[in-house]
Amino acid sequence: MRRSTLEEVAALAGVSKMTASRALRGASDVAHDTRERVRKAAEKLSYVGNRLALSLSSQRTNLVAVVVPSMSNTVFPEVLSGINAGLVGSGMQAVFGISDYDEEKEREIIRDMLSWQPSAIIVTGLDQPDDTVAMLKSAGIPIIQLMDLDGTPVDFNVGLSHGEAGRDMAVALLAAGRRKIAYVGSALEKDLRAVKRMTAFAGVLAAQGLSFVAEQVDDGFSSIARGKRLTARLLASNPDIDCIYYSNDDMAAGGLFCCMEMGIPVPSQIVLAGFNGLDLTEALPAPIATSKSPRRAMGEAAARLITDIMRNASETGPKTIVFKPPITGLRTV
Amino acid sequence: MRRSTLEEVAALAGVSKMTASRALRGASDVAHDTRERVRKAAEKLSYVGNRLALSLSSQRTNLVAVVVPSMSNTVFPEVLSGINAGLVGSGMQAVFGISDYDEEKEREIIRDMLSWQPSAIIVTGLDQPDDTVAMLKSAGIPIIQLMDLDGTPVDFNVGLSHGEAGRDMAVALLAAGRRKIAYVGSALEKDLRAVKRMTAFAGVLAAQGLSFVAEQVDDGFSSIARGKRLTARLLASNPDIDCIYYSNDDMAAGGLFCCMEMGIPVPSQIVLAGFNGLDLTEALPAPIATSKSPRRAMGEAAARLITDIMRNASETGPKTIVFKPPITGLRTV
DNA sequence: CCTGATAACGGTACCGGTATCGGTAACATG
DNA sequence: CATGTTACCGATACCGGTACCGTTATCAGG
Repeated sequence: MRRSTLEEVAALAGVSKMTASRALRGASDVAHDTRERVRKAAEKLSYVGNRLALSLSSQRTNLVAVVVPSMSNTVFPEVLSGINAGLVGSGMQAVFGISDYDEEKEREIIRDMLSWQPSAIIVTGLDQPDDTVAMLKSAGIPIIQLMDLDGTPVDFNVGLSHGEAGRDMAVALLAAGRRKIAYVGSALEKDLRAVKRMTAFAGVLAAQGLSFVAEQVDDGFSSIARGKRLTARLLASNPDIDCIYYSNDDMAAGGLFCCMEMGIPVPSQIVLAGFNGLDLTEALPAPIATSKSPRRAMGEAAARLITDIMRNASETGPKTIVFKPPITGLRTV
Repeated sequence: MRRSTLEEVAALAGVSKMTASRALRGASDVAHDTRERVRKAAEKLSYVGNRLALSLSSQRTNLVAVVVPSMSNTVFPEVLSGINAGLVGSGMQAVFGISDYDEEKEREIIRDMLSWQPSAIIVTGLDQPDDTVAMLKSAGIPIIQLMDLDGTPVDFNVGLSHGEAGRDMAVALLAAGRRKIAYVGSALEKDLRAVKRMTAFAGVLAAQGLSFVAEQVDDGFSSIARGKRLTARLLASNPDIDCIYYSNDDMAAGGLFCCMEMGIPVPSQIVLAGFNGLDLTEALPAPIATSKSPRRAMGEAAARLITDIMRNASETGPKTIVFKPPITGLRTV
């Protein structure tokens, strides 16, 4: 059972390939009943157009390549659905690739994506190595670097400053009277944005003559279970801390569960702070502070930016779209 | 800055298009230094092959289309990364589409996916309407229906029986001595698999002369916050229940948080049961029962099934791969 | 010296569509 | 009646690769 082609549809309708093509695309210059005949023929053969041929011929794919580092965390799926949502009705289609937080892999995924001749590409962060950047540039399409603003963008840039987010959180926690602050994170060599938040946070502490009183870091990926485990380890050796800054909300939630089991009141005795503003944080039985990053909105913004660019490549809008995550879950004095 | 083509690479290397093609694909019948010249030329022009042309010409895309209903839940991203993982090294590439739990949308997404001439397609569940099934069949490629086994598969089928999962959980909860059982769910008209679990669960109750003592259902999508809210509503009018079966773990986790805030001991006074076996459930401060569905493994199995089929279309392996989710978080007597 | 095998490469015909340019028929217009 | 115009439709040339077959040069063997 072979796939039927336009040629076969045309033959069945008794017209030429060209006319069939026009009829199905709803172009003008086709008589009404001819169009109907073609439609019927297509229906009968359950014809599905071949986009390979279409795109090769018309020299545009309407494809948006998206490369994200992971899918196991909930944040990137949310970004992806934002992108998807922002693309509906534009005739564009997103295709995803996962780099597993690996530069090598990312380069290969990007190469692979580019071979599909996408009309635009979205990559995560702006810390790609030079050769990857070169490859991106040579594709001659709009490049959008998403999620992060701390660095020099190649082309377009949509995201938030993780440095600023870290600083803001540090300031807020200090303002809330916390001084004995510890850090809990994971996979720091992979998650560069978490590192940016942490170092910026530490910078604020240093300016006050403070520093993290303790750190617990391991090299697995962040998860609730790992946050719980690392927090337990931390508290075993440092029972007198009054605040923990986590690499993200998953870890912080695990931390909260640890505290609850140990009977430590949160946030009165220890304030927990994460990053992302996951929906989870709004339902937890005790508040954890977090920077609410607009993941869906960033995805949508990137998508919209692309559709705008496609509409009129001439008048260029802003090259950078800045988001600022508000801090929630922290009762400031 | 236009993309360079194979023709240009060939010209630069001083050979024909064909030879360049052979050289880059590592085929034999190319002299060693010719191959090197071509490689250098390709490098110099930072040549990236055009997969549209490749696939159109060679009549195979090595694309696996995947259609999932959602991305906001954590379960489908996990399935996707399973698929991705199972596909690495096979030369196949997964492309994703999101149907938003909407049959109409699903049909359009599938049509769209098929237009890319994928080598195989994975869809979620086996409750597609007839016209969608017809379209799938007419594509003439392997079709894999994933996640669910309760129904008649079109072609291949990988998943678990949600009916059985619901029944097993009911049996287990009854064995644990629970009798006043309530149900909390959401978006039931969308999530058919949750319905299958619930009705099967109710069937077991009915066989014992029991039924749900109360139900709380609304039509938003499941989330922790919604689970918390619905549980609060449920307990307000039914304070004497001893068990709640949820449509999934997100809802159940929300329920747990509700109970904790109300000071209700879990699981001694009320046992909470969900579905999925999210990582979250292993870190919560009180246990919730759940059927641990192997999401990643199912994705990987589907991917592996496809690569197997591609390798030798002749000898057909099993058409169905069955997973059985174990129940965790429940101390049976 | 002729033959045949082998290695290396090129030419041509596709793959399934769309762009572009023409062509034809029917009808209005001067 | 000649001449535009308009509405439809078809032929042809691509798009950028690969499949397939053919060609050429080189060299060993009889």
